Amino acid sequence: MSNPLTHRLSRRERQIMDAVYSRHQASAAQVREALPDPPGLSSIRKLILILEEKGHLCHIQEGQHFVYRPTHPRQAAAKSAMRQVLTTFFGGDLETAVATLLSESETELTDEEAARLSAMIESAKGGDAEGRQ
Amino acid sequence: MSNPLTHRLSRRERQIMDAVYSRHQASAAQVREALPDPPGLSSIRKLILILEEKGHLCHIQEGQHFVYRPTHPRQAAAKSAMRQVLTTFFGGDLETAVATLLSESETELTDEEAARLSAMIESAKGGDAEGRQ
DNA sequence: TCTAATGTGCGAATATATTCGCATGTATGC
DNA sequence: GCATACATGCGAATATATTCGCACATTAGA
Repeated sequence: MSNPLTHRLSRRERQIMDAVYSRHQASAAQVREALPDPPGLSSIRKLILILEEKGHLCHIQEGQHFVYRPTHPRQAAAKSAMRQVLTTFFGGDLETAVATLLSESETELTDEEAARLSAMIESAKGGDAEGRQ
Repeated sequence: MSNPLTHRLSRRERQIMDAVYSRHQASAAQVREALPDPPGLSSIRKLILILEEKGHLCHIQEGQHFVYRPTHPRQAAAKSAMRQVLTTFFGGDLETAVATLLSESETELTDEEAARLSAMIESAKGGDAEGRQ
């Protein structure tokens, strides 16, 4: 809805962007490995080229081959993606969203992480404790 | 990656599914209102029909028109979407993901919500991460 | 230098998605 | 009963995405 970057992408383009974001950066071959029902390398490169033209990816030469990176910073994209999920699937309900996130985790929290999260929750707490649900 | 349901959808199909999930259910006209650069109603219905054929949507008659609902329960889809974001953009890093989620919220937390979240974090620590939902 | 190996660029075929127009059905009011 | 308003269903045109094959550049080693 609100994320023009993601919402204009086609199926394959989105898969490629996900693969690159997931690895921070990736070569064409690495992208291919990450894709379901991967097409030939030519096809991957073509899509990558299109994504570069559209401004979603850029490349740097690394040794003999190119390595591709997202143009849009990972952190910003993460925020967008999170907001999108929060809106679409949780109707903005932060509590349920966090609960789901916690239940989805495969790793457990360390004491330090838990403490930092609790601090964050404290500061996210509004001033008025009344009149709102 | 891991979510075959979402990952096979085309751009418009995904937009429509998002719109329906966001509203829990929707008529063709409501879907249209929710779409960016909305095409005609005929087009919307065609896409919806395809999504029904693919098994992603079903409809019930409500008064004079159809209302469409996701076949896959919203809660399960929410989990999938969350897992997807966690993996792709946070590399499974739960703390950063939760922090981002908290920072994305437009509303502040009530004392009660904060208390419940803290409790969830406590139980996600070391033990199993059983939220509610 | 020559050859093989590896990588990118791009045109063009093919598949898929997207759009619309029109046929059809049903309820409502005259 | 009949016309109007509004809904769905579907065929077919169009646009877009996806794929591949082949040309070309560069590097490494014989």
